[in-house]
Amino acid sequence: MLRVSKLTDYATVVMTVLAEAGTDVLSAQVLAERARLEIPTVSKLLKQLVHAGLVESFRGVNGGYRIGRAPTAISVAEIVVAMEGPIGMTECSVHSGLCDHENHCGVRGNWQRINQAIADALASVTLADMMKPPGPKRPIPTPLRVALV
Amino acid sequence: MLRVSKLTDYATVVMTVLAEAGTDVLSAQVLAERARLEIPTVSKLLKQLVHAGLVESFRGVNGGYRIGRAPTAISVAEIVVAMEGPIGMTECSVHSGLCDHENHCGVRGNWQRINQAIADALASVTLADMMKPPGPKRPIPTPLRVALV
DNA sequence: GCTAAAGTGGACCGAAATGGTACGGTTTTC
DNA sequence: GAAAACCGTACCATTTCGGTCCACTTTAGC
Ligand code: FES
Ligand code: FES
Repeated sequence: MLRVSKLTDYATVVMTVLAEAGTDVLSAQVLAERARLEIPTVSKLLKQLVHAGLVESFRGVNGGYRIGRAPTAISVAEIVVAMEGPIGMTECSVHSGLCDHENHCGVRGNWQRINQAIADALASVTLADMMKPPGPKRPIPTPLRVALV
Repeated sequence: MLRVSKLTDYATVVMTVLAEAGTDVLSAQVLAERARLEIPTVSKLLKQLVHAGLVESFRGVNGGYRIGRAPTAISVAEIVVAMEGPIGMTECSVHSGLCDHENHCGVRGNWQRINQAIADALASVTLADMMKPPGPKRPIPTPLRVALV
């Protein structure tokens, strides 16, 4: 269905909660409460976010998690990459040598272009944007097309 | 990894082969040969493409498949939708009522905006574009960002 | 009509990803 | 030293994905 995993979705939710807390350190527990998620789940995705450097962790009593950067400096693309690895729409296009048909495949290059465009789209939305309520719908300007073909 | 399935990738390959053949009717076998794929696989995805109306099928001896529309009138988005169903980046955002947290979830609306932007990106690339060799890389114009936030 | 070529629908299966959970270990504060 | 909290890893049930197969129907041509 061309989707990100549910974990990734949850990760954005948790990140917004963390962003709202500013520089406060929140434990996995209160994070779970505020995000309305299970603790083990939150815990799991937090680990990945820490690993990616988007979140800082503190151990011991009164430990917890704190956002690693300003919400305006974190893009949705980074969260997606942290959770799912590199963005690539097709198996083949991410690394060469995997697909037998690579040589006679006319579409590989074009998929790579599409990948890039989508990655850029994701990269252009910041965590701060995700915190705001969705604004009034504005039509997508068509210069995007120019970028792809 | 935020990707379309391999079947979808193959579908674009088969579609380009079909597009190159113009109005000729090609059997699943020759389609498989030209696309360098297995017959059952080609057969399977052809079924879905027929169902979606992107390809016409003819039964009986000398039957086969023919492209349903001009390559300029078929978008990558249509192929993706034919193979994987509606484009929705998050499970939650496609249909309401599935997710328990929907009420207190601040990011739902924003994900829907992102979905739309990506769908538009996919819709703006035609099958004809996929047939052409990837052109010189041009930078993606940033008006895209304006469309998202 | 009969037969062979070709598509149609559905079932099936093994492998992998997803999601959720659990547990033992380590770090830090009090 | 005890409790709070994170860390790593492993485990499991379920679903999805990629791929294959087969029994059936349709059509062209002899
Ligand atoms: S490179 Fe694998 S199908 Fe095109
Ligand atoms: S609606 Fe399901 S997590 Fe936001």
